[in-house]
Amino acid sequence: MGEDLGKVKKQIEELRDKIRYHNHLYYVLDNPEISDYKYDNLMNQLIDLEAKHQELITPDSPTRRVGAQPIAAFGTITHTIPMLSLNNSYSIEELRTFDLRVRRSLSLDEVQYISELKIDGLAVSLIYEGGQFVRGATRGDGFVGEDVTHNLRTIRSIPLRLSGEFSHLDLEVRGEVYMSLKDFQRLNEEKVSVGEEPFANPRNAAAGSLRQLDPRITANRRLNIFLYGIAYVRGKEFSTHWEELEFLRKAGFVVNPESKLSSDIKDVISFCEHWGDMRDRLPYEIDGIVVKVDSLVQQERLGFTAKGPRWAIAYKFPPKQVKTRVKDIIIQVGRTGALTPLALLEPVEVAGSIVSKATLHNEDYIKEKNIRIGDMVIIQKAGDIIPEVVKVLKDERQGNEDPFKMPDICPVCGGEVSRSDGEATKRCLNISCAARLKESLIHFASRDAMDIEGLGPATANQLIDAGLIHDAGDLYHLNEEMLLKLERMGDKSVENLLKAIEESKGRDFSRLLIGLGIRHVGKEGAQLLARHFKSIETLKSATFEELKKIHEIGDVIANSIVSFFKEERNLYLIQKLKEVGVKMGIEDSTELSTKELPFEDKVFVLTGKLETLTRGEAQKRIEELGGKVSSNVSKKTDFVVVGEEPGLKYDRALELGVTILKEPKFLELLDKPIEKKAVRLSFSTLLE
DNA sequence: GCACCTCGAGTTCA
DNA sequence: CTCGAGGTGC
Repeated sequence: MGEDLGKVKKQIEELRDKIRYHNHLYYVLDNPEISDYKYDNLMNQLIDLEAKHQELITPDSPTRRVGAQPIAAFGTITHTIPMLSLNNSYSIEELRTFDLRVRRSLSLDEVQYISELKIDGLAVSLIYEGGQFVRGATRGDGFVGEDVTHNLRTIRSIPLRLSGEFSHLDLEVRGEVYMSLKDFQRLNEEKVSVGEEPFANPRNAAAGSLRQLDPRITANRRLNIFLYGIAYVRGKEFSTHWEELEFLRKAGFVVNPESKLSSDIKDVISFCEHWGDMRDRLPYEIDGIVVKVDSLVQQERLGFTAKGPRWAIAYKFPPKQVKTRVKDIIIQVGRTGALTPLALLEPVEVAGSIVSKATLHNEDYIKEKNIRIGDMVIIQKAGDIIPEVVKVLKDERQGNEDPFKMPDICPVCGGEVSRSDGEATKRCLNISCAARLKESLIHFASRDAMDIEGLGPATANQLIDAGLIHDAGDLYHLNEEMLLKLERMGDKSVENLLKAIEESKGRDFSRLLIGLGIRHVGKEGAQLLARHFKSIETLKSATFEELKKIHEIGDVIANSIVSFFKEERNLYLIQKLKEVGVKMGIEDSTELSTKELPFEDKVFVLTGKLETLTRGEAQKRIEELGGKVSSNVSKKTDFVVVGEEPGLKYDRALELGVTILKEPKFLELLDKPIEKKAVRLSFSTLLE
C-alpha cells in the first residue's frame, strides 16, 4: 500500500512539473506551438489524482491556482515599501531635461539608462516567503493596496514556488498585470454573446478581472504579467537595475524582453520613437516607455520627490485625438465662487470612454484657443483621463459659430463678479450665492474633509432644494421624518445617512478645517494648522504674524485665514457646529494618521548637542511622528542622531552599524513631509 | 527676481 | 490629471 502511495506521489510530481514546464514555454518563452488542449489535459489528470489523494495536495500545486473559494470582500495590504508612481513626460524635450537634471545632480557626463516598455495594465506587488508565493496586492494609493492573492494565483505566469537555488528566498517583486489583445477580444466577444457590456479597453478588462471576488472567474480571463522591479530580496544585493531584471528572469518570472540599456539619452529617445511607431505590432497595449537610471547607487543619490523617484520618468505616447462639435458652453460656479466655463460636446468615444464634456478653465483659455459655440474641435484625454480641447478646426467653420463671452454677473445668483489682478478666474463675490453654498456643503462632506458617506452632490442638491438645510451646521439637525419625504430615500438610506452624519462629529480636527473651506487651506495646510494651534479657539485668535511664523504659510494663506475668521457667517457656522458637538480641536495624540507617522516603531537615540533644537524638543518631534526615543544604543536602535561633541553613544552606533543621522539630515526628515515617504523607503531597505 | 517644488482647486467617467 | 498660484531658497 505504502509503495502505491509513493508511486502516485511520483506521478503527481511529474504531472506538476510538466504543467510548470508547459507554463514556462507558453509564458516565458512565448512559444506559440504550445496548445491549451495539452495543458487542459494535464491539468485534468492532476485534478483527478489529487481528488483521490487529497493528502498529497500541496499549496504550490498548479491546481491550487483555481481551487480557492470566492471571498466576501478584499482585505488590504500595507506595502512594506511604498509603490510610488512615476513622473510623466509628454515630449522628447522633457526627456532631454530629465537627462540634464540627472547628470547635473550626479555631476557626471555619462549615465546609463534602461528603457522599458510601459505596459498598460495595473501594477501589483508579489510577496514570496521561503520561495512560496504567499501574498499579492494592487498598488492602491501607493501605501495601502488590496489583497488580490487569490486572483493572482490564477495567473499562470506567476510561479507559485521558486525553483532551484531560489527555492528558499524571501522577496517582494513588482510587476504589471495585463490582458493581451487576443484575450481581450475573446473576452469581449464572449461578453457580447451573453448580452453583457464589453470592456472598453484591455486595461479595464484586466483591472475588472483582478478585482473579481470569485477567483474562478479570474482564472477564465487569462491575465498575464510582466515583472519589472524588486522591492527587496532578503540577503541579496544588486548594483544595477539590469542585474535586478536578470535576477527576475532567472528566478522564473516573466520579464519583458524589449528592455534596453543605453549610455546616452539619444539612444533612449530613438528607443521611444521606435516603439511609438511600432506599438501596434505588439500583442499587448503599451502607453509609453519607462526610463530609469541603471545604477542603484546613483538612484539612491538622486532620491525622491513627493511625486516619485528623481531617477525615473515615464515617457507617454501622444494620446489619441478625436474630432467633435462644441454644442454649447455653460458656466459652473464653484465653492470659492470661481466661474468655470465647460464645453458641452457632441458625445464621442475617446480612448475607451464616451466624452461629452470638457473643461475650458477660464476666459483666457477660450480666447487663446479661439473656441466658439458650434466649432468643430479636436479633443484628447490628458493623461488618458481628463478630456481637453486641443484645438479648433477653423477651416470647418460655417460662419454661424458664436463667440463666447464670460458673463458679468453670476449666472446663479445674479450677483457681482470680479477678476482680481493677475488672476485667471472670475469669481462670484456673493458669499450667500446658492451655488457657492451648495458646493461648500458638498466639499464639507467630501472624502478628504468630513467624509460623510451617502452625502454626495445628488443628495446635497436634494437637501438644499427641499429647504431642509442651508449650511453644513443644519446637517446635524436632520431627522428621519425630514429625510423620508425626499425622493429615492428609503428607510435604509435614511438610517445610513443619519449614522454617517453622526459619525462625522468625531472626525479629526484637521478634517473639520478642510471642511470649513478656508481659501488656500487644503489637506496639508489643515494638518499644519491643526498641529500648531490644536483648537479652533486658538486658531481663531491667531494673528497674521503668528500665522506667518509657520513654515509653509506666507502672506496669502495667513491673510486668507485671518479674514475667514472675521466673516460673521463663518463664525456663525462654527458656533452651530460646536453646539451640536462636532469636534473642534485635537483631544488626544491619536489624531495623526498612519500616513503621517513615517517614524512609526522606529527607535532613535540622541547624542551630542543639537544646534537648532533642545533635546526635549527633538524628542517631542520624534514622538509626534510616531518614533520612540531611548537612551541607550542597542541592536534595536534604528537611528542615532548626532550633534556637536557626541558622546560614547556615537562610538557604539558605529560599532553596531546603526544608521547615523547628522543634524541637517535629521532636521530635513522632521520638516519636509516630502522626504518622509523616501524615509519610509530607506527604513524598509535598512530592515533587510 | 527667478527657478523649483508643493499644494489647492477644478475636473471626467465608469 | 493638470493648471495656476503660493512659498522657499538661491
